[in-house]
Amino acid sequence: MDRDRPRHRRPRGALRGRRPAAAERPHQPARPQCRHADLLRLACHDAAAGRPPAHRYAGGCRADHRRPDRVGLHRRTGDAGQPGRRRVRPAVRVRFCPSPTGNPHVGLVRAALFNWAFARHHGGAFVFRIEDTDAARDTEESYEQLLDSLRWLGLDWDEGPDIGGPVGPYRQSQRRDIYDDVVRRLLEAGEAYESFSSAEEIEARHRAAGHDPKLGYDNADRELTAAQAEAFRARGRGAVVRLRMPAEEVSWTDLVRGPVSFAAGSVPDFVLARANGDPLYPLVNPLDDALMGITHVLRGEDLLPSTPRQIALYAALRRIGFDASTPLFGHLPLVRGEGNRKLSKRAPEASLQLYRERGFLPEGLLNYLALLGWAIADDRDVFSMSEMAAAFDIDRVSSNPARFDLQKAEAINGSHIRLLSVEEFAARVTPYLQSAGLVATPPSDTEAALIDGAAPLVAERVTVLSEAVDMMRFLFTTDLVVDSDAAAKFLGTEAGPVLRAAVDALERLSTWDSASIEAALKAALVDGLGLKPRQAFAPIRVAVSGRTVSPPLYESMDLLGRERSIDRLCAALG
RNA sequence: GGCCCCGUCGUCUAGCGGCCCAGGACGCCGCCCUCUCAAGGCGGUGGCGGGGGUUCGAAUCCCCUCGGGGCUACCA
Repeated sequence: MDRDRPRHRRPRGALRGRRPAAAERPHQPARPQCRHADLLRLACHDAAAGRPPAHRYAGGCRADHRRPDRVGLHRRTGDAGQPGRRRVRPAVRVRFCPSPTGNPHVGLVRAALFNWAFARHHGGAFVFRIEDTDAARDTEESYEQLLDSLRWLGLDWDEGPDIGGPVGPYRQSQRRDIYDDVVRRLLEAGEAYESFSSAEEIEARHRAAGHDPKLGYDNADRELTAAQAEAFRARGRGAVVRLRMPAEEVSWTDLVRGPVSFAAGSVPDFVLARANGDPLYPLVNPLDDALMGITHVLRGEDLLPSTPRQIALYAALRRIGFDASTPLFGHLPLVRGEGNRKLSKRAPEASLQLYRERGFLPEGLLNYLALLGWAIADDRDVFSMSEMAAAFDIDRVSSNPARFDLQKAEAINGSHIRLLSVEEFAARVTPYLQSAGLVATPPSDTEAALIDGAAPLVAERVTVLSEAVDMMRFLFTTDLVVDSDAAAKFLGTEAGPVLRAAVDALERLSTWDSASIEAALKAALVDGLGLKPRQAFAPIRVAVSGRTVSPPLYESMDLLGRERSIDRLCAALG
């Protein structure tokens, strides 16, 4: 074992042209010679046929291409080898490949965001693929939610299930024939083998040998003879297909973490397909990455232990004739919830829908999520997505897990709300007012005028749009419900004289605008009754808005109108 | 248990051997502004897990240790 090999920590700056001399890093994994082959072949097929090939792995072309000069940074492919048909394919191809189970969660969104930013930064392609190979868990509803969520967030994709693309289909449930074929070829080549052991049998063997029963598959079926396999089959035993893992250490230079390696023998032969033939994630994920020309895989750290298996699969694919270049991997830090645990998909605070309903702006949520592992600068953390795309650098992504902090998320969102123009804020808050049943769809002219008038007052006092709805409710509701705590505190008997004086003053007003209201109220209550402003205005505010917290009082009354304002004061008088 | 990853204010981070008796943000505390709540402005609180080494010099490099986390399915 080489003790000098850098471990655990990437040499800082290693990916930015400050690599240590070769002699100092004896066991750096070999970098893939070329990650463009698929793209180029794709370009050729494309150009020749004018449409995507049905099976991309069936052919090949002799494209000339350069080796990228920097890890993590593909510049461009060469031309496709056809004079007059020069096509420059994006050198960077990344993907977002959720499985449609349950509601989209923030961990997923974060992964999508980083891939999107990486693609946009490098002028590459962002591919959206659906990994629906588990019929028992996948739902069409979840699939729709995924599309809807990404659209809402504004993370636009270049190829995907809804828009197609040159290497589709982009739903794995529609690629079954490809998987079946690859499994067959892997089996024929001896790269994979049939494994008859059941989980119980594997555990029993570990127990018998005095090992921990949780050790996992023991490669017991590796060298089964044809006769032995036949005997199993004769007894009606089904077999999963497993990939034969190499005997060597598997290592790679992680885009986020630097050198990572798994000792030889530490990863058991893994299952590519179920006994009933269903292909599984460990096969379809890397296979489709290969077939779709994915150059960089940015995903959660929870998938890091599966990387050696994927690297092994890529090698096996190459040995059976695929032009499959291993992508570069970058494992993003986990998003944690309360406590130190990974944010569970089922945790309520993980649900994207929740933040949407709460009134997060997509750009605000995204900005906060970006902060979970990345910083645009040391003195700034509010930025737009286009700024992020321009500045994003995978080498500057932190490898520490990050806790989702709702308070900070809302603070960042509040900053984005304040960045909106008044018109934009009004437009964004309107759907929330509509779903609260406060205004019509579309809003009436009167309602629209109230929204526009309240927008500048409300925008600077809220961090999420749902708060704005609560703050604007009094303007639209016909029967105001006064908050009981507020009423108890400010609308007691001692409020009577204050309210009466206010009504008197306001009724005498000839013009109804905030300046006149302010002058009248101050004259009547502060000068007239000798009250402190706090005492004077609290009952009025509660009577008019129903709450102790509201937009500025005079402006609020101006918007509400003379009649409704005075009616509410009278109502509070009882 | 095994394999792997990670350790800078409460939280998210900046830091890539001297610019750092560690900077920013959120939070928290105080003040200013003020009709409430915010926003905004100003100020404050608070951290390199521990121990060894390398070096003239370590938050930064190495080792050990402690702690946290992930994975360990015929889910993805």
